[in-house]
Parts: sequence; structure tokens; C-alpha cells
Amino acid sequence: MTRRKIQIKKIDNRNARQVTFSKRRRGLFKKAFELSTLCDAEIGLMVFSGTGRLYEYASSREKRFFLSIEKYIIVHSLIALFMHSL
Amino acid sequence: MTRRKIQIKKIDNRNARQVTFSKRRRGLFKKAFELSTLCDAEIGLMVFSGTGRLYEYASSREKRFFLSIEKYIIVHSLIALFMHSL
DNA sequence: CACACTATGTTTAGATA
DNA sequence: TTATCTAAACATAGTGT
Repeated sequence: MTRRKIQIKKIDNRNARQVTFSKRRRGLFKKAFELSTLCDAEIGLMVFSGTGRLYEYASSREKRFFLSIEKYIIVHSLIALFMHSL
Repeated sequence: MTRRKIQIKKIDNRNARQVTFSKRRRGLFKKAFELSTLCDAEIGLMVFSGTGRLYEYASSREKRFFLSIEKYIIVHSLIALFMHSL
């Protein structure tokens, strides 16, 4: 999207992929914040890197939903329980 | 961010806010998809409009987390129960 | 690793239909 | 409302340090 147009497919080179992840993650979170602010929208966003690190953004009311990795895991467990009980 | 630079604060005009929401929401979801694809990241994104409509995106493993508004509400209830039980 | 640069590709504000 | 247009603003790939 700049010096050259790129194809949207997995970047093979590990280092290049990490650098792009870092740049675009920032961009995505900025866009999420802007949309939330401009349009009074509630947004919850979670991003897991390939190496398993979690990054999250949440506008006000979503915060309790995205407070920590621990709660994320708890919620997943609860869903599993819930799904199993159906 | 084009014909004129804008400030990132709530857009007062209802119609303009709705139009911007629609445009930027698409942009945000596209960016989420691109980040996920390029960098092999797992992403979950949920956006509530000011009028309460839910839009969501989820890369593979997050899908079960974002299947529907009903499940979202159920999960919130479960969290409330869980928090209360602490 | 993280940051700085910048040419170029992408998004979008405002207008118009 | 829903869509298209486009100039200008913004994001970022590749590069360098």
C-alpha cells in the first residue's frame, strides 16, 4: 500500500510479518478509537498475535468484557460449558 | 480526513454521523481482515452502533465467541453471574 | 528490537445525485 | 435513505539507522 502494492495474503518472512503486525495493529486500534468517538459506537476489539500475545481495545461499556486474558479464558470456559449444556 | 481535516469527537449531526459510521465501519472491518490475513493473527471485533445494532468480525478461532447477539447477551449474563460469585 | 523517513497506495469528508 | 465521485488526508511498505 505504498512503495509497492501488496497482496493480502500471509507474509512469509517472519521479521517482515512481525513489523507489519506492529504497524497495522496500531493503525487498527486507532481506527477503532476514531469510529467509537466520532459515531458514539461501542467497540470491542481483541487481537492475538501469531505468538499468542493479546492486544485489546474496548470503548467504555465493553471494558468489562475485555479486561484481561484471564477473564477471556474464563469466558471461553463458560461458553464451552454453556454449549455443552445445550 | 479529506476535503477537510476533522476533529476526532462525536459528530453532532445525526445523518452525518450515520454516514460516517457506515463508511468507517467498513474500513475498520477491512483493516481487521487484512491484519488477520497478512500477519496470521486471530481477531475478534464487535461494533455496536448508537442505535444498538451489532456488527461483528471474527477470524477463525474467534468465531464461536462472536456468533450472535443472543450469545453475546448470554455471555454477558454469565459474566455477571461469575463476577457476582467471586 | 524500535523508531524515522517518504513515495505511493488507501481511506474518507463533503458534495452531489 | 443509499450510492457515487474525488480531492485531500491518512496509512504504510520498503528502506535506513
